[in-house]
Amino acid sequence: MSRPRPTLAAVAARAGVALSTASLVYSGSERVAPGTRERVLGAAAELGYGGPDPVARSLRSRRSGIVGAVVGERLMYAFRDPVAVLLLDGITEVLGPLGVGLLLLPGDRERSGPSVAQLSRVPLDAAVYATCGLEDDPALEHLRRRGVPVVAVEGPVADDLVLVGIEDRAGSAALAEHLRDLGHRRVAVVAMPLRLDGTRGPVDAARRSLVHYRDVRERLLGVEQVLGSVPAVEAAANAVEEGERAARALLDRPAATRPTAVVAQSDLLAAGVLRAAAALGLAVPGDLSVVGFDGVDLPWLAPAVLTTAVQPTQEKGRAAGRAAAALIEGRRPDDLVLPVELRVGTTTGPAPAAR
Amino acid sequence: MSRPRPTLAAVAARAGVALSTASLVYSGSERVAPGTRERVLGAAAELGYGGPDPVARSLRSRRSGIVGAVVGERLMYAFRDPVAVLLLDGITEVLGPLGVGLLLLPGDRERSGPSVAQLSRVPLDAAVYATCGLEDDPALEHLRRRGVPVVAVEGPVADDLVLVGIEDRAGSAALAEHLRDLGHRRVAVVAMPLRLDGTRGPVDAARRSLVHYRDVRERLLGVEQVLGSVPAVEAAANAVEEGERAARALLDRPAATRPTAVVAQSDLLAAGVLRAAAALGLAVPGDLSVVGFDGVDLPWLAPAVLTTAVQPTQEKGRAAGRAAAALIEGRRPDDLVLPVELRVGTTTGPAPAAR
DNA sequence: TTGAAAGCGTTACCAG
DNA sequence: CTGGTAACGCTTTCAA
Repeated sequence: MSRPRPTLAAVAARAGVALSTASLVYSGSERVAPGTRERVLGAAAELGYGGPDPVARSLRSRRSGIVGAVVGERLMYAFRDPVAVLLLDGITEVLGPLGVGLLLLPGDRERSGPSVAQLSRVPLDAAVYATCGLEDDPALEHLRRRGVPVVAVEGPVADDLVLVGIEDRAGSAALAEHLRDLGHRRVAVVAMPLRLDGTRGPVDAARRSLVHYRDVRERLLGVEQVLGSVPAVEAAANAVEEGERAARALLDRPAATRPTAVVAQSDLLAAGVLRAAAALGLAVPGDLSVVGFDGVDLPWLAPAVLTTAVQPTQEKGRAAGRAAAALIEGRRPDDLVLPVELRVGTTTGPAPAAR
Repeated sequence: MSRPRPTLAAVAARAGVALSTASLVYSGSERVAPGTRERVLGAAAELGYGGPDPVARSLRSRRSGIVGAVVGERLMYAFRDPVAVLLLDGITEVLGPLGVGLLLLPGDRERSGPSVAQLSRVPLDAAVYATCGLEDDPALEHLRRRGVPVVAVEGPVADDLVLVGIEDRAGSAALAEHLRDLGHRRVAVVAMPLRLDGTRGPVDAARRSLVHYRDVRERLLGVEQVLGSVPAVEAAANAVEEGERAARALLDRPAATRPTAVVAQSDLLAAGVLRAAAALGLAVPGDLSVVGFDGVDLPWLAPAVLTTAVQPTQEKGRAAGRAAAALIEGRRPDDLVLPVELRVGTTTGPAPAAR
């Protein structure tokens, strides 16, 4: 429908300068006479030239200006989690001004990550595992072979991966201590998915050995470090409904055996626990204390203020962005673990028996 | 830190075949002897070759396999809107299996869209204006010059744009009729931002002439078509808090002058209106009826069910994805307007005076 | 079925 | 400051 776009060569010809000179104009070089520059730009305008072709530029400069974000789930699930959104926001905040774009690499129902076929067609300077476990991921193997450096948010420690994480264990331990100090002895955990296979229900040792995510594992360990072994129920997704479902399984029993406190591994799950409590007629924190993790803004919980461990999610994203930028420049940044902070809200109180 | 990646030429040399033959192997051609294929693949494995370089491939094939998603705001704001997320989900659902990736092109605080500098470095086969007005957008001009075809979701009708939209006007009219039939005469509108400049407050004629978004304009017209001119308050963002804020301005007055119904232009804003009503002690629908638009899933509104116009958001995304795919192949798909459906919930009832 | 050669549009280098 | 020329890594005719 349209004839071929003009090339830089055409512009140079029209301006009566060499191709290399015209290129200099677009690379913003100082060493080109103002008159020449104007002539080139004028010719470009006349021809409707839109600037150098990014693909050709990438081929020469060995840099595509694109970082992949491996998301693991379909967007409609992954982005329901404010943590994921804030994380990507932080990444783009850093990468955008550097002229680096973020390419979404979502999984689908079957796969917790992008297909290799999809990955292999895309020019990546680096990849960030944003909301996706990466143990035995075929996509990771492919990236390695391609020589694409990888930033793993909440990922495992590995030689060829840059880790950006938070103090999951310490944060969870602080929450557990808070509950212990309030006199809670029957505490249960509502866990985020250990891996993306749709499993929900009580977590036994076998299931636990399959855990794919650093944050899930560490948050569990943090609680156990303080309270010893506690029963845990896994949610099939990090979502309010799933938290509610898991909490019902935990709470729908006589007061004598019911937990007096629930540690949800995320604020989203905690919101579900609060809904379950309300549905079962349990007062919070009178009958039940609830804590979350993340410190995300859930305005519709008001007037309740969730007791939680606040993580610097956006800063984590920025750090991941900076790490990716460093890798692109050939540097190898250090692993980074950011602190979390205990925030005591209105959803925790003394254990019922202790009142 | 690492020696240069092996190229296809190196693989071919090692396998003792010509470069072009090796290329054939990777393009999945049938016309290569099984033995030869194995030899090439073997050599590739030995060399740790990860497949053809996508950039070089793109240069030859004149196709990058990347579609840009123009988002307009920072992700943390844009993705708070479930409509935006579902839209992108629908797009990736179609594009992913086609081997086409989605690149995020968010704006920042200052700009309602990506900078031209950013845009010009990225290889795009097409762009989708997902959640972003595009009247007098410099980025759009740049895309035109580059010859990048554009799909405009809820965008204006234009010759060089493919429009994918919904029946905004008819949907709003249906909602207005519903309210009119319930006896409401004092109706007010809480509008989504007319453009992204942080403005909030009453909408006058001057402000209204600045409207950037097709859906905002059409939804306003739909209401007026049924009820005539109605007062409208603009929210600074499509978010719950903003809806609440706008509603307070509208509702915090004596019952005699207070609207008996509020038409929010989105479910998110409607949720805010419901919160404001609760805060002001107004019963819904006893004292006030509230309608939204979109039909998004806001589980925390339960047990209330919002009266709203349900749009096929994900299908709209899929349609946008299909349109982009068609444009990449050089076809020019028709504009598409999808239907919306009135859903009567529990937030609307007879006007107080009419009871 | 395989091989040779011609680009794709640009940048980087080296002369002048 | 400007001009020539050689890559960048691959796909795609066209012959053999």
